[in-house]
Amino acid sequence: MSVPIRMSNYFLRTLREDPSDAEVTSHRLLVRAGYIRRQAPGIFAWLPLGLKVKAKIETIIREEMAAAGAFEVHFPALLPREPYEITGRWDEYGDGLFRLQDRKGSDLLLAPTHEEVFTLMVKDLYNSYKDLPLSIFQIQDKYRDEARSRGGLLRGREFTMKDAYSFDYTDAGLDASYQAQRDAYERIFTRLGLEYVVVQADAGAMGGSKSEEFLHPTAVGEDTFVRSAGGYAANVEAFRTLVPAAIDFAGFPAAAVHDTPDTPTIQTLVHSANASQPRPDGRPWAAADTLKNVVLALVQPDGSREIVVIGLPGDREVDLKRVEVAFAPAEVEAANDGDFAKLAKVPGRPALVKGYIGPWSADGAMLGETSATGIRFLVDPRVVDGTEWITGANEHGRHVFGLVAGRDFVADGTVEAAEVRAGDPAPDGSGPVELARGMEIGHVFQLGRKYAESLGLKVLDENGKLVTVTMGSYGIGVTRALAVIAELNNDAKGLIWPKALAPFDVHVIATGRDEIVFETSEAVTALVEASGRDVLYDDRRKVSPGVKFGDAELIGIPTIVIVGRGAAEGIVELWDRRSGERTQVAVTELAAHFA
RNA sequence: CGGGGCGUAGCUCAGCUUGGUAGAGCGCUCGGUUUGGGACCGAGAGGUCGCAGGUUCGAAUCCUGUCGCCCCGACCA
Repeated sequence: MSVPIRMSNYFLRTLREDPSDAEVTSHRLLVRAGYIRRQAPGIFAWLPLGLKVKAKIETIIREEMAAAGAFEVHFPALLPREPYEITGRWDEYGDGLFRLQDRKGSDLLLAPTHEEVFTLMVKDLYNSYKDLPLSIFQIQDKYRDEARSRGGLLRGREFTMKDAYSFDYTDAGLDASYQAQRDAYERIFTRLGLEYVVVQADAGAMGGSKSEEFLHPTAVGEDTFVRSAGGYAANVEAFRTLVPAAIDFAGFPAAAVHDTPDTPTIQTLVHSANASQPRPDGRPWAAADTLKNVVLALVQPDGSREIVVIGLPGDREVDLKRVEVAFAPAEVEAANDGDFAKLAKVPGRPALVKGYIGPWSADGAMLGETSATGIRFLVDPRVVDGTEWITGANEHGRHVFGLVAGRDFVADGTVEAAEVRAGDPAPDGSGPVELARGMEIGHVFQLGRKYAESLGLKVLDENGKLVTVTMGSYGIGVTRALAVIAELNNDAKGLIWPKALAPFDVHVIATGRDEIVFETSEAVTALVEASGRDVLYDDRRKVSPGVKFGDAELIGIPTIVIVGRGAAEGIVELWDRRSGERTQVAVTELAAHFA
């Protein structure tokens, strides 16, 4: 049985005022209530109260990992360079990696994630398909030198993560291991009281095939995702445009070039078109009738720079995050004057006319790898064959009208570059999507054979043949989840923990100075402890009731017992932190309440 | 990396415009009075005003540089 903690000597100091460096609610309250203290930007120390909550979250995770058949291990945070050198991540992680050297000058790193060493450990110990499937996990601190940490625990440079890895030798096995982890995640987040949306995620630089994120919908979230009433959900970066059917353009009128002076922007172009070239059927031209050609520069990891033009409906902006994903690992920048100048100087290539760029000219194709310019030209998936566009004629002050895709120009391919908007149709036909903000609290990932291949993890299969193992990787941000839970469970007075996660089950407050109050409090504390609950007992003499009430509300233990003016009659008060409801209870009946 | 804000006591801040020997509230220590919503009285401890240089008889205050922190954006399995 545990021993009740007495506040008179507990390692705890609450702050009367909000810390000046905290703005996000969870950060503010966790610091103020004495759960954490900042050490450096994005790096926090854990005080007893904070550790207790963190441990409760970890216990839930451990129970569900065990239920999913995963075994717990523990790797160091400090690791040698070599495994990360082999997989290329020593370089790929760039500035995001904390690197250091030992006295001999050997390179080490503080692990941002542990795929490499888990893979090597399995390689070390296992050789046969009979050993698989295997799922192992750890709860360990991760280190990422974020360009900007924010929101206290929401994005730190040191944070606690549960990372699990699965090992199979067949694709079907990976599917099953992945599903087992995914199911465990659903149970974990449900037990944590965290609402979540499972969204399709971009596989990105991890190089895997299937990936889903668990996002908690919240305004403080950093991800934008879409969802439809019909059940589709995806991170905007993974959203795929519903491609409309091609249109039969036989009999469409020929494209025609018109003077459109002073129309470098879509807005001015639409205005000019309506004024001087009204549509035959009388409908006004809209931005969506124009094809906007955006010039971007792709910077490859080796530093080389390529110009690419993206054609998209004029009413859509380019979403830089989506473009980054589309062109990964290259970085994407808006083309600068230098890029344009270079284009103009290449002999034999017509210069693009800024503001009047288009895929077509009277002299032939202007965009595309087989065109006069040789510039790569990708279009939005909505630009299907038979769609008609107003777009730049590659002459200053002139645009071409009725330019038909598939007849007058052909792109090198399509690209998911355009912004996603509320009301866009979901790709699976489940209806229009809405946009929402979410915080990533979990990520499940089919890595495939990428790591096993580069690190040489193979086993002998039933036929005695060496096969490369296929892997999954599964993460939960433990400290981030704690912050999100705090973000969700509070009021103007302080934190309000769910019963399953509170640092203590019951907070006993002695108010008043009569000895009977303290005697009764001791008895109540013992009684509640005897029921198997942890008690935080505010036994401070000389501290006024107002301070104790305020601290209790700030700390946020769900059930508070006030021992005070009714003590002499054997009456105490039960105070529910969440509802604020207070009820008088005789001490003799208290045991029944905590049965 | 770009934009904005801020560095003065353990915490939250004032003082800076207009230079003149460092302030408040809370917290902390001691004594006393108080005890159901952040009490009161008295006595204390606690600060190289982020750092460096400059101007000046004199700098928290003015000037230059520098370091750091927070927020927004970029970035970020």
